[in-house]
Amino acid sequence: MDSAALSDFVESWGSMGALWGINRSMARIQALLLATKEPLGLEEVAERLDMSRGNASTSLKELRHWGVVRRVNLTGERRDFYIAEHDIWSMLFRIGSERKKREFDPALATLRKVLDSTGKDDELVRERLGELEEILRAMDRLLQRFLASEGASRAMLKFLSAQIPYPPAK
Amino acid sequence: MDSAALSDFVESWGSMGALWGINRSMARIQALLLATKEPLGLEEVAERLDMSRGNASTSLKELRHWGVVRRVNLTGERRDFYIAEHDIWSMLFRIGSERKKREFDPALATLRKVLDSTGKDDELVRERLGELEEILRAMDRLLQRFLASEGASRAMLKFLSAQIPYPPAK
DNA sequence: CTGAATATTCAGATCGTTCTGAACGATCAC
DNA sequence: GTGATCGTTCAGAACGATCTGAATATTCAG
Repeated sequence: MDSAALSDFVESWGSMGALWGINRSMARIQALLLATKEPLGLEEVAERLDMSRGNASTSLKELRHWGVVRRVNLTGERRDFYIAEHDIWSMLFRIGSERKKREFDPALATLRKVLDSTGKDDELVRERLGELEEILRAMDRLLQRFLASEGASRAMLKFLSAQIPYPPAK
Repeated sequence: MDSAALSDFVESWGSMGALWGINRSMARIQALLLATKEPLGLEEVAERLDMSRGNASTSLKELRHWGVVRRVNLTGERRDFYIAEHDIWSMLFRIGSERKKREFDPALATLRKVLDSTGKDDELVRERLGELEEILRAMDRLLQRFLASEGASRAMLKFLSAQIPYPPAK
């Protein structure tokens, strides 16, 4: 991959990171590692992406925590090296599960708490909150189903994407 | 609704706003209007939520733009008044559609551009990018289906939420 | 042990987003 | 017209998230 294309890829991936909730530095590092066969050291990551070693260190730590990146030791090398986990779906799946747990579930729980403490007489608010609770409950159900099994959801995705091929036939 | 419960509701809704991508001020205003039968004026909104009139004005403008809030004129009143659109699902549906268009679609388009410009020889990157493209394509398909019709998706949600009643039977 | 190489941490700098409040503009009563 | 009321705008303040870089910790060779 030539350096311009690589740089394109890194920056695109960087902005896309927001879609699944990882920040730009993390996403750029992930992109670099995805596009590189050989394990890379901290120093090299920082230099190639023009960021501080501190930032690279912290971001790599978080990426490892998400299971997105793995630290490897090369024989004869004192430094730590890093490679990307190659299974993208597995990564998105883990991130999705975690975000549901961290963001969605507490929001639903809070809503229910407020709902329970709303007086029976307050019809207007009960009705509107109730509708939202119903919607979130349905989404919760969908997410639970989808996130129940990584393998099953992967198969489902494969099936769906096969329905609309890319690139489109000419 | 007593003032403590209202305040609870407003603040909870405020933090939840992030889930569907509206900011705290907007979400708090929406909550206040959802919980209030009578139309409220700009001044009163700002005062009850302890925010500047400028912020209230801007936020109300955006909320109207999202179709979340409506401006009404009361006879004999010079001021503008505001009420919440009561149909929560309709609002979430519109926001969802718009966010897909604004955030998801461009990301997918960018990914495809990078993919097309990746050399045939660069197997590693093509494979990884291809996998991601496949996943996003499947999600696109799901979203398209779901966002195709407000009525149909609403029915689907109702069905799903009925499967898991709330509150749970004792 | 000492010194060199490498990794991590964290106080403060930077940057984008949100919020304030004063200025301005519009509308109405008189 | 003037003054009062109300709405909008926008420059800069406040805030939170991210990033830097120097200090500190760790690890290893000799």
